[in-house]
Amino acid sequence: MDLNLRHVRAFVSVAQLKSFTRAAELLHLSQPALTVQIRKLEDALHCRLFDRSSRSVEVTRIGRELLPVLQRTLQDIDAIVVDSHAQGAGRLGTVRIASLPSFAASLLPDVILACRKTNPGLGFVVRDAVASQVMRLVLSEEVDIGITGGDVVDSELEPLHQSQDRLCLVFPSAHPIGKRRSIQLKDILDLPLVLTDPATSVRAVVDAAYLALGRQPVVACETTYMMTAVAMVRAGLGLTILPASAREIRAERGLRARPIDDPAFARQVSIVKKRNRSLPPAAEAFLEVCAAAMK
Amino acid sequence: MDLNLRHVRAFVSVAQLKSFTRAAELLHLSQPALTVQIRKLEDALHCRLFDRSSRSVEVTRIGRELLPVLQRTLQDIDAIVVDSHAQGAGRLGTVRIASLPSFAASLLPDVILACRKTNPGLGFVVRDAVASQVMRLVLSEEVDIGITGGDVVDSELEPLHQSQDRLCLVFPSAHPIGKRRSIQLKDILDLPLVLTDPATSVRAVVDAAYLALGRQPVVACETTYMMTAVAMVRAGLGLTILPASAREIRAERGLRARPIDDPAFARQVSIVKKRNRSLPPAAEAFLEVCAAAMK
DNA sequence: CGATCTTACGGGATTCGTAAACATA
DNA sequence: TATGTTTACGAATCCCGTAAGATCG
Repeated sequence: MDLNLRHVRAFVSVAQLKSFTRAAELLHLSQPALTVQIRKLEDALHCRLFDRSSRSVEVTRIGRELLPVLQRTLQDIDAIVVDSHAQGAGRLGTVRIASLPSFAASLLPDVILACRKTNPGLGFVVRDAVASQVMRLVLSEEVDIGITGGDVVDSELEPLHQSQDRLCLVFPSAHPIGKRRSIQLKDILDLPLVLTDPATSVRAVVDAAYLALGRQPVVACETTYMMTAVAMVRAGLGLTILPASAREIRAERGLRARPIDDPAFARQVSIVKKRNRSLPPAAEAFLEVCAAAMK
Repeated sequence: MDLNLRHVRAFVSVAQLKSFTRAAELLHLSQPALTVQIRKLEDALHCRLFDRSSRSVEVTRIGRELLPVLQRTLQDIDAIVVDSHAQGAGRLGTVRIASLPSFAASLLPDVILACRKTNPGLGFVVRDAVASQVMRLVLSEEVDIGITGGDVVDSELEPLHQSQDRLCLVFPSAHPIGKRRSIQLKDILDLPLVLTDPATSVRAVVDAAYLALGRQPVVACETTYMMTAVAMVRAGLGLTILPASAREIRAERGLRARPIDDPAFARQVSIVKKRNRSLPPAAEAFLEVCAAAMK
């Protein structure tokens, strides 16, 4: 015998229209049914809410005081429902993404732009961080989705999409290696390189490729971020190796980038979420666009 | 298939306890029933609210965002119910009273004090005004209840309680009429009187009593409020006639008051409400105390 | 295997609509 | 009398509890 939103809706309608008959039409209800609903509400509140006469219906003083607050409550509830529908359909909401800086700066802007075109209601939060941080952010649920390189080993992470990202050699435009039709590992075995630190997925790929030939890269300098490495290359410290997706970096003036002709020279890119956690529909929509862009 | 408060309560409980089983106990519900409720809510919102596994229940991000606002809504609703119960029982609320100034200043303070003793939650708003204003305030529903004198003729006003208020002759303590054992109309027929204006109920009674003897009162001065008339009496302009209930006025220094021994010398006091409007329980409680005090 | 959520189903309560009764201007 | 609310009652729906099924650690 407790309060029900149906009762509240009935009350608000009758109070506004001052008529059971008209309120019943508005609610697509028979008028006797409405009478019963109001009676139940009055019973639940232990309050008379209307003074009925055969000619008119007037709201009680208690009812008058209750009306605006109940009206507001209904509005809130209805707003929640509408909002939830939109969120459930992925038309509304924020997508929280953790991404390696290389993707955050290159691929992500285009994906987000495309996403906003199809789903204008979406908001995006991007946290750029190194792979370990990306995974941590996903596991702690500070983000919905993570974009990271290398293999995903944590059993608490579930890959949603994977793709290969070819690695390119980046060198000054005037460098003689630019004359080759095809660049292969053996061509750069002894050239000094500027590489990101060993914790990064690109560096892991490079080290592994060299190791397969029983060699180690000649590291002229080690940096944390790719942008720094690029600056070093332009300064003449050596060459570097970047993922193909890092378009922004490759567009640096005075530098050129060419893919290395070796299937080993690719890093795996994984989009992951926390296992056993459902992806918010907004993130789902993002994932779809993102996966398409990475092909 | 619309949203229901029962669903919301289920959601909040499960979200807080992170367990269907424990939430079901809390809600005095079987656990399968809870599952169904949550499912219906998710259907109604078109949103997944929980990520269930056989070992744990986690709130979805959408659910986490919904939780506080729905919790607040429930609190509001529950507060409304509690408040309504109290108002319906007359333990809470404000009583709006329109009263003739004579009652407002004499009887009303005691009644309100008594009322606050039995119903500490009640608040009181008193508007003191002449009879015509009292009736207007009742009809316009600016007050719940009106206390007025004379007969109530308006068919839109409904008398709730009526009592007689003996009229007293008020005279300076030294006045010779004070020596009489009983004061009757014939004793004052020719004495100059200070009377309130003809629109007041006391004046109507006085005029009618004189008219029954084919006489008219000798009006030394006419005032609107009783307090003014009393001041005039003390100044020696004449005697006046006041209702017995006006204790405050009778307590004036240097004056005495004695009832007039004539059944016609009483004014009728009516407590009225607007016809076809129910009395708020708070006003009902007040009425009870008030009627008892007026006996 | 054990704890937990989900599905299936019968019984009970609630709600609805139709029809008739009731009340008041 | 006419308009509008309330009561009565049968049908449909919803909700609950029990029991069996499914799932994951």
